Formats: sequence, C-alpha cells, structure tokens
Amino acid sequence: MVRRGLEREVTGREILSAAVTGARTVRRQPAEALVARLRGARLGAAGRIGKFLLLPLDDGTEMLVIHLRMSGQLLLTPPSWPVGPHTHAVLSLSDGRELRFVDPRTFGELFVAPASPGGPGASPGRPAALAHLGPDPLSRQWSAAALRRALAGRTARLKPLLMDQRFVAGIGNIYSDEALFAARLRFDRPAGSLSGEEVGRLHRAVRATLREAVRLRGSSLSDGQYVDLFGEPGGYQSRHRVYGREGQPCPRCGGPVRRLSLGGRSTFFCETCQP
DNA sequence: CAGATGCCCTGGGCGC
DNA sequence: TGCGCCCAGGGCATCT
Repeated sequence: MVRRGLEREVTGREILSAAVTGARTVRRQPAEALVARLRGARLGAAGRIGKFLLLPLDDGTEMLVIHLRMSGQLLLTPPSWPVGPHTHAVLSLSDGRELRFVDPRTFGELFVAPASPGGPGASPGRPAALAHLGPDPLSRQWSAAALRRALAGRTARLKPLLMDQRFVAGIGNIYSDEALFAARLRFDRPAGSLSGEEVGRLHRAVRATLREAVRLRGSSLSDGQYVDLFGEPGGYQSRHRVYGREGQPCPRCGGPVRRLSLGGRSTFFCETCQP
C-alpha cells in the first residue's frame, strides 16, 4: 500500500533537500549525516522487507529505510499545504512535491543503510540492519513445506510466533488474529502441535489474509493513523472478522468474539471456531 | 529459550 | 466540561 504508492509516485525523483526536525526520528546516525546523504540523491523503486520500507538511493548501494511503527505516516503533498503537527521530516522532491514523515508517537524512524552485497545467507540488497528479519509470507520461499519445517518442534504459541519478525516478517497484531481465525486455529496452540493439514490451513490463511488486506489498501482503525500517501484510509478494516470485534457475533458460528490480553496486546478470537 | 513486563510517546474515547 | 484511566497496525531491553 504505502510501498506501492511510493513506487508509483516517487521512483526516479531527486531529493532536492531534506529536513529533519524530530529529535527521535533519526536515531541510528546523526540526523545531519542523513540529511546530507539524501540531498541530491535520486530515488529508486521502493521495496519492502516486512514492515520496513526501502528507498534505494542513486545506484542502490545505499538505501533510505523507513519504519512507520504504530502511528507513522508518509504523505505526499504540495509544498503549499500546511505542515501538520508531528511532522518530523520533509523531503523536497524534484517534481515539486514534498514527502513528509508524520508520527505523533515518535516510534517510527528513518535511517540510511548500505545495501548488503549479497552472498551466502544474505539476499542482495537487504541492509545488514535488517538481517534478522524472516521471510516475507507472500514470497515464494515461504511455502507450506517451509512453514511445516519451521514450526516443527517449536513450543512457542502460534500468535507470538507469527508476530515474531524473525520467524516471518510483516505480520502484526491485526493480521495474526485475522489469519488465525481464517485458519480456525487458536492463538495459543503450541506451534509444534499442528497437524500437516492444520499447517496447510495456516499457510493458506496467512497468505489469503495479507493479499486481501493489501488489495483493500490496509486497515485504518478509528484513530485514523494508517493512511496512504495521499491521506486516504484503507478499506480492510470493514473486513475484520474478529479484530476489534469483542462481543460481536463470530461470522462463522454467531457466538461472541472473545478478547484477552496476551503479551500486553489484545487478542481476538472465537472459542468455538478456533479450538 | 520462551514468556512476561515495561518502556519509548501522543492522542482519542469513555466513564464518572 | 473536565479529569483520569485505558487503549492503540511495533519492537526492544530486561527480567524470570
């Protein structure tokens, strides 16, 4: 969603100037170093690894890495638009527009990292800072067979494992609950206890859930934090079957959707349909 | 190692 | 209306 917008809108643009005003927005390097590196750089086609956005700079040996975390937004605006509150970074582009990083909770960050040259164990292009991230669940390498091998013998519960970015990259609280509902699996099943048939259901459910969410441009909750480059909300929230629906009828059996706290995060599920 | 907890922050919603 | 709580698409450090 955001990556697609970036690829469509900013590929090939030059950064005429960059400004960072947020004190916490650039924390892996001096903000001045990032600003200096971005000035004059030409942007390549946007990539994504898990929840990290990657914007290649110039020849691609370095990239601007962006993580929006909980409340970050990237907005593409005319420079004349009023700069909203919590705007922590602004890139002025050669097409006359501005790419603005807005983040009320300041959990998000930007940094510039060298792309790894590739080689054994490292996919080319992936910055070393992101080496810990697991496979993308929509990639070919994340097959049902690979998932079965990865789950075998694990005692961890399904939901925390799905949300572990080292295990598989890109699944957060909403989509783990939705995928587990679609797979008819309880969030606290020990990962290694799944039958082959159940692994197949989980694999299909994760991929179908993420594909549909991307197709509908993501989930915007009532706080309106997630929006696309032009400030438009996503449409997947209306398709949530359990997330944020405590007490409402389960779309499969009609029983009440349950909510509990797991590791400090809300978990939504149906006791009947997710045994 | 798995798991729980706390923390980084601001803002919106709700109950009183 | 105002205040205090609880909650929020994430990730990391630190404990047990």
